[in-house]
Amino acid sequence: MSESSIGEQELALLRHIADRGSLTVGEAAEEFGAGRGLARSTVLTMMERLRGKGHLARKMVDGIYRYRARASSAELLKGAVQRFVERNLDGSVSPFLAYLSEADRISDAELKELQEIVARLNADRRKER
Amino acid sequence: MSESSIGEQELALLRHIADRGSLTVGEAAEEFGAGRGLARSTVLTMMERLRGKGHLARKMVDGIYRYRARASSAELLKGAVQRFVERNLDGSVSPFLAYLSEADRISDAELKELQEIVARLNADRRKER
DNA sequence: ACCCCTTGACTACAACTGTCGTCAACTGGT
DNA sequence: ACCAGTTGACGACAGTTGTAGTCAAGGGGT
Repeated sequence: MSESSIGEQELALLRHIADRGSLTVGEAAEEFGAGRGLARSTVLTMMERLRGKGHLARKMVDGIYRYRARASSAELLKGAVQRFVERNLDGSVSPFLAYLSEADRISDAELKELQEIVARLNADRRKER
Repeated sequence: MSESSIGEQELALLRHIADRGSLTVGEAAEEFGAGRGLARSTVLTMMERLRGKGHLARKMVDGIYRYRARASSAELLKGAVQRFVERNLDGSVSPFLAYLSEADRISDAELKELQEIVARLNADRRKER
């Protein structure tokens, strides 16, 4: 069991925790919840659910629990993208490319990054065959 | 009201209908539901929900309703991608690029398409500034 | 007339998500 | 010793999604 899915708000919180390294519920409620108008108990519930799903681990330190994400924010996002592509796009990234192709969606920096990726992928292909 | 969200299965069905042009519940149940082991009533329920959300319209023809999607499959996908990027990636496509950068996720044809998109985006930028 | 199949409209239900309120235990002041 | 704030653990509830069963009405064939 454990693994399973994750909601949008949950993912946002999980990423926040992953980025911060380790947080107590109180800290998370302040940093993450406050800005979104979430009650402390809401944040606690989400964190416990994430823990139940195996995304977070906790450890008692000085009497209070500190939560830590099992994966990095980048990994989490990559996973989310992957699930999205598989589930909604039937594994084809073309629709995503169509979206990308609408200029002004992508920053100059991202475009540059994209170029590098393309170049590298091309190089890899050539090497392989 | 109306608009709102859409689940994965719902989106898949909606796209199927969009692709087919117009379908009756019976046809959708056969074409879409049968392969996934869905009961006719399940398909009907989903279609009515989609109609309630404004994604489908129906018209009585020869005594039975024919459903039609309000948007094209491509538009639907683009919308889904957009929502995904906005909600989960904070509008940044970098994580998606990270995903893409893992070779063998992308086919040769897609890579080619990607190259063209990059080239075109580059051209556009140069022109603008 | 009668039976069968399709269609529509409901009702239902479980899981998952998003949100809380509340209660009990603990910890620090004062 | 006493009050206030923090922390944990539950229980709850509404909305969304996925999935179905059931029932009544209409159409056709025999």
